Amino acid sequence: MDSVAVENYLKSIWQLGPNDVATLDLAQHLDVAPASATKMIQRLTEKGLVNHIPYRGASLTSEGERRALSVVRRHRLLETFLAQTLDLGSEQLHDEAERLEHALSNDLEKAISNYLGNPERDPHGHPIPGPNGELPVDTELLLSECPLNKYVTITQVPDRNAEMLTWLEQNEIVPGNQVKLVSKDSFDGGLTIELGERTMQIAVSVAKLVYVSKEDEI
Amino acid sequence: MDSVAVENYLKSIWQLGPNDVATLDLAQHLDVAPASATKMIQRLTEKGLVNHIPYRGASLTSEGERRALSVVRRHRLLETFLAQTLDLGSEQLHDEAERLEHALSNDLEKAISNYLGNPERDPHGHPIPGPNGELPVDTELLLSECPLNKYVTITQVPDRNAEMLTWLEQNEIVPGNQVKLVSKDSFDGGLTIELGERTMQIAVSVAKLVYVSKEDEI
DNA sequence: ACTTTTTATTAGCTACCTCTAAATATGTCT
DNA sequence: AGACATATTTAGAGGTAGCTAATAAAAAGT
Repeated sequence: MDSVAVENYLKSIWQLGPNDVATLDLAQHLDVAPASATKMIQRLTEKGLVNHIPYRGASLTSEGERRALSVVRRHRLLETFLAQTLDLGSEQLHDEAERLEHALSNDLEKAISNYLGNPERDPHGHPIPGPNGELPVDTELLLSECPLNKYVTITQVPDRNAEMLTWLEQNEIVPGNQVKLVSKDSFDGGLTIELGERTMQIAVSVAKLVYVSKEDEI
Repeated sequence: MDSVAVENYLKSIWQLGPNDVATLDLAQHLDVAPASATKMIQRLTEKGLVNHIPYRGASLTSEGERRALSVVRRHRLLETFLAQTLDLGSEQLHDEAERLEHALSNDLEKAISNYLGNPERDPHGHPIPGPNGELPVDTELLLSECPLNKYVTITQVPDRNAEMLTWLEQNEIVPGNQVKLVSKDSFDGGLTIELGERTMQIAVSVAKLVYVSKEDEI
C-alpha cells in the first residue's frame, strides 16, 4: 500500500494536472521544499507511477492516475459520509477527509459507498470517481467562462479553502442554486452575477473555481 | 502530535500493563523485532512518556497514559460510530478502527462522541475513556474467576481476534447476556457454563478475556 | 556455583521523507 | 548573444522506524 506521502503527492499531481506539473507548483501545493518534491518525483518515477522529464515537469502514468483517483474517491466518499451522519460545518469536512482518506480500507470504502447509495457527487458537487477510477465526462463550465445572461446551475464549489467556502455559502453560491452571469468587467476581471433576487460581484479568482452546468438540466 | 508508531506503542504498553511490560511481549504484540521495541522504548523514555528500567520492563508515565487513553478513546468511539452507522461485521470493526484512530482530529472526536450521545461503552462492552482519560473504576470480574452457580451478566468481550469474536457471537457470548458458571475443570482448566437453555464448555484462555458483572445489575 | 537458555540491548545498516545550500538548466530581457 | 532571474536538481545531512547479528544481562537448570 502507498504511504501517506505517496498518496498525497499522487493526489496533488492529479489535482494540478493533467498537464505536466512543475516541481515548484507541486512543492507549494504540498507545502514542502522544492528539493523534496524532486526527490519524491524521482521515487514515483522509479515506481512507474509518474512520468518525469527533468526540468520539464511530471505527470501521472495510468497506474499513477488510478491510484490518485482511488485517493480522491476515498476523500469524496468520506466528505459525503461525514456530512450525512455528523453535523459538521462544511468547511470542516475537507480537513477531516484529508486525514482519514489514507486510513480507509477497501472494505470500509465499499461499506460507506453502499451506505450512501453509491453517490456520484460529494457535498461540494465534485464527482466521486468509481471504484475503478471512472469519472463522468466533464460537460461543465467554469462560472468565469459561462455564457452571459443565461441561467445556469451551480454544480461544484471548491472545498480546499475553508474561508472561501464559508463566504460562498453565505452568498448562497452552493451546488444546485441557479445563477445568471450578467456581465464580465473586462478591466479588473470582476464578474456580476444574479442569484435569486440579488445581484452581486464576484472575483474572477473565485469564479474560476466554481463550475456550472451548461444547459439547465437540474 | 504523536506519530502512528508512537501511538501504537503507547496503546500496546497500556493494554499489556499496568505492570512493567517486557520488551519481548511488546514486540510480539506489535509484530516488530525486539530490537525495534527497545529502540522505541528508549525514544519514549526520552520524551517522558515511558519509565524504563533496562532489562526490567517499561511502563507508562502519567503523560504516557494520558496519550494512550486518548488513542483508546478514539478507537472505541470509532468502533461505536461505525457499528451504529454502517452495517459492518463486528469482527471488522476493530481493524478499521485500528487504522482510523490515528487520523481522528479533536474536533471530529468530539463530533462523533456527541453524535453518539457520549457513550460509555463500545459495542464489545469496553469502557470508553472520557476526553481527559477518565475510566470507570473496574468492578468487573473475569468469567474465568467468577463465583460458581451465580448468574452474572457478560459485560465485555475481546475484539482483537476476529475469529474468536465470531465464535463468541455464534455462542451468544455477547455483552448483556446472562451466564452461570457451573464448574471449573481444575485439570485442563476448561469451564462449563450455562447460557439460556444451553450448557457449554469454554476454554480458560477464552474465559480470561471475557468480563462479567459481579452482582446482577442490569 | 557453573552452564545453558532466554531475554534485552547495542551496533550497524536500510528505507522513507524531509531540509538547506550549492550547482545547473531554462527562460527572459536588453 | 550575453546576462540575469527563475526553476530544478544534486549533494549532503537529519529524524523516524524498521531489520539482522552480535553482545550482555537475567533466569533457569544441573
